[in-house]
Amino acid sequence: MPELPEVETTRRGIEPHVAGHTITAVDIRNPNLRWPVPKNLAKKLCGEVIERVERRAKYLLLYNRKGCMMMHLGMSGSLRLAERDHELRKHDHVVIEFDSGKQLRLHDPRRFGAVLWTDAPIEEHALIAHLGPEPLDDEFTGEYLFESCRGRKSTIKQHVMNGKIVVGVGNIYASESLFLSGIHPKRQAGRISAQRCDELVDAIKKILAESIRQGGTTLKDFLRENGEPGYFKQRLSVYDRKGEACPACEAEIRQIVLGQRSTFYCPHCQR
DNA sequence: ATCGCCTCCTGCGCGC
DNA sequence: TGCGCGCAGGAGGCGA
Repeated sequence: MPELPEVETTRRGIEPHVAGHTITAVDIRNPNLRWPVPKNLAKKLCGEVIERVERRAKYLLLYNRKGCMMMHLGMSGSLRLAERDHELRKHDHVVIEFDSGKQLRLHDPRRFGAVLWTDAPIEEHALIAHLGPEPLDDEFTGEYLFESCRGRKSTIKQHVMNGKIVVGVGNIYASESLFLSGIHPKRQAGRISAQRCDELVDAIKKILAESIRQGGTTLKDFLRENGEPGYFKQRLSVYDRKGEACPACEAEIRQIVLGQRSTFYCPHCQR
């Protein structure tokens, strides 16, 4: 159930094993992901070198000279590197084999993930074209967030989770960033001051960067490409901590639902 | 344009 | 122990 830090951790993990290597085989074991895995994927990939592995939002982008394979991990997806003769697991839906003998395996029990192919410039792809800025890029500023909030009726939490505003801030890090910046998750986006937008943007950048440093958050089943968990879970202040004491003031952390998503906050620290 | 709700799917933990 | 229920890290698509 990866958010940006988990996807970036995966990107960094697979890149050295994938970039510069030639794909020798593609096995689509189950094409029924969020969208059907394209039937011609093997034709586009086999015999070609993956030149680089990039990330835009939560999409992993594997480029060869003909175009780009886009992968999304959805809620339950993960990529694992394994030796060719290593036994496949249930829910290993797409297996990509390299000349090194290593396989890149997309494991995704809920199948909300995706594997797609595009020949066109990636920024023109329908799933990418209308996305907001990367949260860790310099163009994501407090001023930008403040402007994006003008006139918005939705809650600030749903606003920062909206990919058209800013990408990569998922359910865990939205709660955590709002805690760190002292903003109540239910506050209307349009009613937040410019200064507090600055603080929220700082918090988002800080939390995401620190989580990437820790290899992401393993809540229950996210594992990185080498099978290791991420270590940011122990750094979470409020997420999944209903009833526990706030690390800042000892008040009891509350859980509410916003936009069908669980939301955690401290009723004393967040206004 | 914006917002809120539904949906896709499997697995797990909980209460009875 | 078994069963039914609710919930889970995403996000496109729909109708209002």
